[in-house]
Amino acid sequence: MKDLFIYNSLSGKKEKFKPIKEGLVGMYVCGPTVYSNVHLGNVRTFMSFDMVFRYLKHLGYKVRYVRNITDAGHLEDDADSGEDRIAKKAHLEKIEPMEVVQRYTVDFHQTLNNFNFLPPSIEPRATGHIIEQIETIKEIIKNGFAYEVNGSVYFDVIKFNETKNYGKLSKRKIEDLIHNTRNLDGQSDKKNPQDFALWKKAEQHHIMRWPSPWSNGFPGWHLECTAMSTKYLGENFDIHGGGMDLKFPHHECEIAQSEASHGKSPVNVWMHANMLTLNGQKMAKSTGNFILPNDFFTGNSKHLSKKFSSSVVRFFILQAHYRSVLDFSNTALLASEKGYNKLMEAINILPSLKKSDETIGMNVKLWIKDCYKAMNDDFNSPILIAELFKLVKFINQIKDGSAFVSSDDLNLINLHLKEFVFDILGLKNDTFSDTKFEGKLKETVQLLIAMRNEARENKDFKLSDKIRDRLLNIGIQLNDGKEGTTFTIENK
RNA sequence: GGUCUCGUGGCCGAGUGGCUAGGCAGUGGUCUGCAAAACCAUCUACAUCGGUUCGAAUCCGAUCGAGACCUCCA
Repeated sequence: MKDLFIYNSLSGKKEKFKPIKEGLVGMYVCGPTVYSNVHLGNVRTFMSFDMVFRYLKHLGYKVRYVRNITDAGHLEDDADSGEDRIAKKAHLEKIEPMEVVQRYTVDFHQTLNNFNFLPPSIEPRATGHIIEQIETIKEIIKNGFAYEVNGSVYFDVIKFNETKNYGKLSKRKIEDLIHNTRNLDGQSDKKNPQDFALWKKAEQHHIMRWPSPWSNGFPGWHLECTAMSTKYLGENFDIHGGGMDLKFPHHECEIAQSEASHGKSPVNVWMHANMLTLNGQKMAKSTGNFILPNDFFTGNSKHLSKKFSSSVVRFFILQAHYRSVLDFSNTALLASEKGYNKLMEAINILPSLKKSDETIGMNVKLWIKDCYKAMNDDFNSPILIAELFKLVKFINQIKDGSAFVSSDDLNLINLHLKEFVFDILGLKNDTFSDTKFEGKLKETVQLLIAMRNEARENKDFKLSDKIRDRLLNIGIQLNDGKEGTTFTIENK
């Protein structure tokens, strides 16, 4: 088996992956802020890391995958005047902040479940780790990289940069940052605009608040990830992932917080998933340019012509590399749906394939190697899918009698195809064909097929076509082949 | 304005100094009573202009265009 290479945002290169402890992988991914429904762009990021998690497990690693839930609320706008987003939403809907958090946490889990995500090993919540966050702040203050003003604590970026490197992840120079930071009108407690809050004193209206040595308040929004990743994965762990838009300042600040509190660079490999765009623009709740997962299941959206299954959407997303921008469109999704159906149909007919003495038409062992090669090259799922379609072609050729497969090779295909499609890509088979369908429906359709064939023999094509077309309308497609007629049932 | 990324055929999307990506759509054929499905064959390509090189879509420079970040965002 070849080595796994992962693109590391820190170095800007693909690096051979070597876990800190052999056989074990610690991976942290920034989860959602649960103040509204996750949109498809959010889903894409988490799906990328779901695939990473699946593949690492497949390779035999024991993975501790930590993905947090941000339920403490971030600030709405500029650090000193903002209202907590969760509190703001609660105010609008006249419900408790934790009620908002609960509602959207449940929605988040249901959505990911729909898309066949594996649950992370640990899903810690920010509000459950206030003590750890306070302890981290104490460490940073003790080491001289933070200061307290009016009950709030800020990270001293300039001071930090004197001995460490602030900006090494996002490749920013602190001089440029100083130069380009807007001057805030409001009265700020910060020494410098680049400084960020570790602890904020709560204003009167702020409902979410906890006691601390500095004030009744709440933690700064970069802090929870540092506190929780350190708690569950240690001061130095293997992989940290998140959306590209979190690279700066969020991840940059995480590095600074870790280095300021315990002196170590927290993460070996930083991975960033790219944006999903709609109309060429990043999906974002704030601009209204987004599509919700639920829209696919109802089909009720100006962006969609019909319903789509979650597997089709998953397939669509994985057809692009996680580090590329992917533009969403109905046309692209329709194309993916056809491709997905073709792939599943090939899997469905696998059990009915005829075995031969030898394999002609494909080098199965080489194919398996190529599939791993694709995934080992920075989780290149589009290439893996391209390889899968080469196999699909081979399977169809066997069915048509223009290619042949040995019993051993067919076993290999069976094993590996299913591993790649279901275990690694995490797709589900939403299609139904007669080979996987049993029971009364199958018998009924077979009866209709027999009646149609009778009509055809009697040259009653009006009746035979009526049966065929009516079935197609219902979503059952008849496939006339050399060995007789089979059928496929469309999902939904 | 600053930093960074990207511009691939009708559409979506890989690749990256010489070797078919793949999917969808199109075209021709096989099969069929006709279709559909499936199979076979096949057409469209690397934003523009320069440079490096035996050779560039791939490296370098410029231009144009798009996006991300710089402020909460996956």
